[in-house]
Amino acid sequence: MAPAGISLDGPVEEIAANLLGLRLRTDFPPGPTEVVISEVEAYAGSRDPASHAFRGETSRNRSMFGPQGALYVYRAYGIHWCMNVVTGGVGDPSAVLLRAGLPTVGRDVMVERRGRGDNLTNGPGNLTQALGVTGAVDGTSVLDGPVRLLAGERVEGSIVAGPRVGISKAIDRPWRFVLQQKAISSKQ
DNA sequence: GGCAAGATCCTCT
DNA sequence: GAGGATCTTGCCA
Repeated sequence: MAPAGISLDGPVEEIAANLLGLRLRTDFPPGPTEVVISEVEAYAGSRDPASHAFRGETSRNRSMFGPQGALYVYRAYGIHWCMNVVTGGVGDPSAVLLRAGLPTVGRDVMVERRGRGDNLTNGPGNLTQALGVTGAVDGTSVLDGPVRLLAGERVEGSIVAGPRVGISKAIDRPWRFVLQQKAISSKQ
């Protein structure tokens, strides 16, 4: 099961808030990268009209119906990759969209991947690009895969909930969670 | 087979 | 602040 400090059990919105402050590590060439998760959104699968899984399983969202801890990576607007952590387990396609992070390891690698030094991990598409995440890792586990959540010390901060962005359905649910830190500025 | 939608980002004005 | 870029998938005729 999940390592100590990483909980994927319970309501997806609760899990989403619990993911804030955890570290996410990738190890793709040209080097490892790591961020502290600072912004997420919860999607409650078949109970959430805004979720890709609301209308049932398709070839695109199949990973969402996979085991708990699986990565669901999809292409948005034909340009960007966005990644989710599946929380519900088989048959319950709840997932948490990782929207932003704070670079802690491999910042130079992120700059190289992004081709710029600002807005490195500010937004779902930017985050995946900086970490080297693509559809190639769709379906792999964040507990034991090339993209993984690290147990250990959690970065503390106050959690602010608000409405999700970029969606047209169920926009009233305050399932977007942002980690507000005093030590690290929101500006990179 | 064709059309429309989509959990975004960047550049230009 | 606003609009364009870009492409995969699902739905419908």
